[in-house]
Amino acid sequence: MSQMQNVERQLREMILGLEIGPGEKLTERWIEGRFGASRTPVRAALLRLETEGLVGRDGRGWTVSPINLAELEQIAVYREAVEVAAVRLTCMHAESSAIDVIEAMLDSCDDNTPREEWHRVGMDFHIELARLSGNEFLFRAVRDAMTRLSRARWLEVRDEAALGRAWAEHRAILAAARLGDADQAARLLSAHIVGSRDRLVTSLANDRRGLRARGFAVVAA
Amino acid sequence: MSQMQNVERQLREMILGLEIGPGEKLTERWIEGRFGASRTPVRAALLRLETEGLVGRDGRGWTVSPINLAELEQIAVYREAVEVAAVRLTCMHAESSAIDVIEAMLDSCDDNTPREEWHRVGMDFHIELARLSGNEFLFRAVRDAMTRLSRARWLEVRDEAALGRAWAEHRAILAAARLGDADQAARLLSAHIVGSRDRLVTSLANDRRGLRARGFAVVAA
DNA sequence: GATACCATTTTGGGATACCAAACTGGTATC
DNA sequence: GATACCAGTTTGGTATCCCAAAATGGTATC
Repeated sequence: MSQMQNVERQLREMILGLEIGPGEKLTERWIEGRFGASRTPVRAALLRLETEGLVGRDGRGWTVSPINLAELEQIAVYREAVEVAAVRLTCMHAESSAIDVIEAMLDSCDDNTPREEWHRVGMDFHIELARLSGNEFLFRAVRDAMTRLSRARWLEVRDEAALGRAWAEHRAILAAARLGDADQAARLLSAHIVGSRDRLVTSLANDRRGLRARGFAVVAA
Repeated sequence: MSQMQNVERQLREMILGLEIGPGEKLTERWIEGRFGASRTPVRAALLRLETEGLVGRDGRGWTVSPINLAELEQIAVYREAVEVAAVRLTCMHAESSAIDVIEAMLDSCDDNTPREEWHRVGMDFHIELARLSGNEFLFRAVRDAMTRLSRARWLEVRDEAALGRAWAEHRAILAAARLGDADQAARLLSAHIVGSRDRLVTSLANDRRGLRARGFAVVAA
């Protein structure tokens, strides 16, 4: 694998894993030293991550994008538009076996599964469902939106009950998709996204002080 | 302005203006010489344009993205999802004066207006309408989709009648938005996009031979 | 004439050198 | 003590150099 992809992947993981906090300044030279690459691949990686919204310009320099509550709400609206469109397409032509694969992903999580894995599967559910639409642009839109949301979801305080409810909603959406009931699937997915947004925003707004204390930049809505 | 932005802007204009044909190979060294910049800004520009879908990798090298009929159809579906969502938001809270600004854009085109300007205003109509939604992600999605479509629209054979029909549809959408009739605006916009796609795909499919003869790579649906 | 093969050139990926602008820390001044 | 100012350092932007891999083109072979 090329150095550029290497730096990009590792830096992305550090940002998404909150090993580098939202709002932190980045210097090309620090990244260079940290990953043992020269500035050429570092710059390429930063340019890529900028388009993903994970880093941004701060005057002349680079900054890990802060977590922005207003942005999270806007992403939820965007997600709703593209995911609902995608699931409608999926209902029209997806094969049951493809739905089974996604259902198996959900099944793979149980009481022993680490929280991080639940987090990942919860995102992949939406991404893979969008992939089944067969529309590359809807798929990418969902994938990119989930990437932008993923740090916030990491911070979210999720109780067991909320997690169970989310999984039940996921299964209900799959059931509707399996029957080809586009309206029902759209309705359920839409409600799921709105509910998910509400819980997320509430959780983060309540915990904003704590997050700031941990050194994370959190911008108000 | 920095060299990077300069190279990016000029190269984008050349690609969108078909001064460099779809499917043509690009070398970093050629761009370097063409714009009098060194490879660093050239590479940054290429990375950016890659995320816009205007250039792509061809093995190790770079290629101006060919015009892909299947992709155009997928973009239309994507556009429909995000533009309809945006216009619904716009109906909920946009001020009449903001609608007036867009209407004025439409008015600015008359019989003496060059074709290129009609083309640009036709795109800006959709972009500015999406901007009024206030949702940054829906806005960017529309803007990026229009960018990807713009080369194809340039090639499209548009008769006067079709252009007039499109403008009438634009005005009808604005009228609905002004009244805050979200359902009606959504319906009209959706029909407009579908009709626009049909005309575009038909036109390009019929003219594919001619386009290839002019040296443009056009990929079948 | 087609093809396999090799020398040469070209090209993108990476590393490094240089510069001007921005930042930093300390100092003199009021 | 606050502030204006200046030297030194850091940093991103750019240019340039090096390299291995890929493309190229000519040639020998069948």
